Amino acid sequence: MTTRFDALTADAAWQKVWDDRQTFAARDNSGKPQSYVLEMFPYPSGKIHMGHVRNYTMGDVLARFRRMRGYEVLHPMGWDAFGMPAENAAMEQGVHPGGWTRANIATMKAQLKRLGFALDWSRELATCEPDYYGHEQSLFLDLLAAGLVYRKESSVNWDPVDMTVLANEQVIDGRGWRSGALVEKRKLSQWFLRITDFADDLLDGLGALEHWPDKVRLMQENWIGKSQGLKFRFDLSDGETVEVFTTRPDTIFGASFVAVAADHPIAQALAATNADAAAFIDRCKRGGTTAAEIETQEKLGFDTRITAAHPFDATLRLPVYIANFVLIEYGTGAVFGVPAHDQRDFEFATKYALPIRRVVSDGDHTDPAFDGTEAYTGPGTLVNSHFLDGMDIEDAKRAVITRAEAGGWGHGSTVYRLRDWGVSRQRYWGTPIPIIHCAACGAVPVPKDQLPIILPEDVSFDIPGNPLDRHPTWKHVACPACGGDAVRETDTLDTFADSSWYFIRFASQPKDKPFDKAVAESWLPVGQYIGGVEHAILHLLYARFWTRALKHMGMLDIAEPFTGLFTQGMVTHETYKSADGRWLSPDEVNDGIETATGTPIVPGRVEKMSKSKKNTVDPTGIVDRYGADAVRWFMLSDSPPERDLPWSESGIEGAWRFIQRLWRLFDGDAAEPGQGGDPALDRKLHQTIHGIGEDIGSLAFNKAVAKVYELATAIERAAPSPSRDNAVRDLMLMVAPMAPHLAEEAWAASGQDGLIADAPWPAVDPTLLVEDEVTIAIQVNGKLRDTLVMPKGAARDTVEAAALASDKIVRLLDGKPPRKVIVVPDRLVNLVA
RNA sequence: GCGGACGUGGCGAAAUCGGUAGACGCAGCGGACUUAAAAUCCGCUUCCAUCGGAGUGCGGGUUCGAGUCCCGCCGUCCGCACCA
Repeated sequence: MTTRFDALTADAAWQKVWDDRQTFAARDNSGKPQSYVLEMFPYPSGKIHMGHVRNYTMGDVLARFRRMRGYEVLHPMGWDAFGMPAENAAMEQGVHPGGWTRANIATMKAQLKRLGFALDWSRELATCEPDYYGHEQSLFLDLLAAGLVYRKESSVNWDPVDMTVLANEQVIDGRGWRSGALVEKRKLSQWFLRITDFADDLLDGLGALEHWPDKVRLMQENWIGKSQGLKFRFDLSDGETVEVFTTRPDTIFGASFVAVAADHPIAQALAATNADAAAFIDRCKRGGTTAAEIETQEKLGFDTRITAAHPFDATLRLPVYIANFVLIEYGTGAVFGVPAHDQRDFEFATKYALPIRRVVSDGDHTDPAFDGTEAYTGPGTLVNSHFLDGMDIEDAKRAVITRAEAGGWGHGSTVYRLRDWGVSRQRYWGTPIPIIHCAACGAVPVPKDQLPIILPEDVSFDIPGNPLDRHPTWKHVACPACGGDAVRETDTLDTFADSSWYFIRFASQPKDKPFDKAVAESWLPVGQYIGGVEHAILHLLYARFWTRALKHMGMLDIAEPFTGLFTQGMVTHETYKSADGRWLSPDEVNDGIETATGTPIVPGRVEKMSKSKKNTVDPTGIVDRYGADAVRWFMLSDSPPERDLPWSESGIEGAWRFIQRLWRLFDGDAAEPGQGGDPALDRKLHQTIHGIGEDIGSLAFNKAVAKVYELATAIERAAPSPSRDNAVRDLMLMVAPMAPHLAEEAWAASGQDGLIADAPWPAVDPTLLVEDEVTIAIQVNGKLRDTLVMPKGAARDTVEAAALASDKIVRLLDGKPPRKVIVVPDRLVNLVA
């Protein structure tokens, strides 16, 4: 009768058909409504992992679904191909970063193709190729011309062994993550992008991103970190001034000291003549930066012997300290301390016996002597504050700012946590920054007709440092301005620059420019972007900035790059450790025993798949064993997509069994043609079509999968009829986005024309969505006691009478009439006894 | 410390508007088919129990009615972190 679904043969056959026919190539002017579905492009690290499979399966289901709904869908794939791992591989294995990267791309591309994703491979791009990064260089020059790029001396983490700059995340306990060398702070000239120019706009724009997770919007909001307050100057006893920033100008009469950061000019100046000050500053810099260290670190200060005049009473002199808890990067790098109303200031004042003066009443206390054990930061009324007395905090803030502005010693000010984006990296495997340094002309942009500046291939990684910098010839060029001897910039761009505009290049990729404005705008913004939450801040913020910068320059009129964002959960797997603490792979364990040694194991938590915990599962072997559709099905089943998905052998086998079950249903023999309708099945079918459409549209794939199971069961149990044949055919269409190979095979086998990938989504008959009979719950005092089947829309009286007539209810009410009756039409009757 | 999310059977989960808690899947148990096994199909499967009762982390509250709303706790996970 029926055969088994031979996934391996079917997968290859249909993938070839899609390829040959260019089924998923997006046409720029098809006349259909356009839809852009994008998953975050992968870094070509070697092989794809289950996280990729899950991510791309979700995007694929949506892309295929939208095609069936009549959209021209752009669903591209590419490679975030620059980055450190390629250089590490070069150092460790003696391979060239380019060769390593391109080989990985080939491997991973084959793996993605094996899963049958509906991708437009004609638009594939890799950021490490000159036909991508050359255009990025051009955009960098545009940003430079628009005043959005500048060069500044900046302090960086320098690894003296590897001779390179490290990102903050690469510094672990003050040491380089590779070399283990103590990291030094070095001043280097670096290129910066003016992301802070757009801080307010990036913040305001979040409000309109209603299809983003709240969590991500909040993370970006906190990252931008807007604070409003007052910047003002203190006159100092040495004739200088110091500017401070505060969000609590209302507490100014509670000030008892001024504190500056160790790197503040005042501190640096003092250190030049005062050895104790210099020693203190050194000590501050040695302080750890881990969470625990900051938590327990004592507030330390160094009294400069300088005093500051209180702006409202020059006879009041505040001591000026250098303090370890003041950050040079934030605000002005200097603060005034109000111990009674700021916890850090409180700790500092307690240690150095400085006055602690109450200026905000907590409702119970108003006297200046503050006797709490911690600072009071709650709401209240101003006290002991001259002209502010009696005001609430907000009024007092405004009053102080008004006086400061009138007196010319301060002004209302907004401060951001967000810093400008430093994009210089002292690395080889990145986009060369298109600048030439000339002794006479300074930093000169490379003329656009000389782009791309191509990375030299003949480089070595046998000694530390930047191979571009020590290349014998590459950097030596003539100055484009004066023709004299000059050198190229040897830094490359942060790889986050590459991913800040790749989605635009996917939409439009002319040879002679980064993108065509009209074509790009026809596809953008990305309607649905899917990726890991680890990119919630940096990548997504940089891409939003880049889009705004392009708009600012008139190059692309798009407000936001991604209007819909979905952050999917991770794929997890159980972990095990041997009795002596080695991580064990789950297949080294059998029934609580380590197979190799026969000793009991220690089960760990279910955690994200990672090589170090030995709990990864390689997709390749799984796909070869179960076929692409079973893997895709498992990725969509059970767990909601935003939550973690626990990998299990029984889970993938269950998916495989269901694929076979669908095949038996699709391939069933039609010996008994059947006659007449099956209204119940018709109704179930249309409710399912409607429900699955809603579920896929809202990315609730686990719910869509459950509905497929239900409908499959209903069809299996239905007698042969045209309704049943119709339901089988529509079920093929509904599983086509999720299990496309099976669906194509079944579609062809059942004699349908064309590809199911090109077929339209089945239409819903709205009249079939409503049941004609409903089950009504009968409650007594809110507790379910009986149920009742009634025609839909039955009158209240009828329902009430039927409920009261129920044997069970009669018994429970014991002859007494209910005190109150609540009837919810078509749902329930609640009798209050 | 600040901010956020989450907490439902043995497990993954569903319940979209405050209206029958546990759909669907996994695992398990029983049965059919088979010489046998696998596969497949059918049934059972929140807990305690005889009627019946209890039950969505814990304690309160609002309501005819709470997994869902409010208040207070506890726990887990995530992000940021001396941000003035």
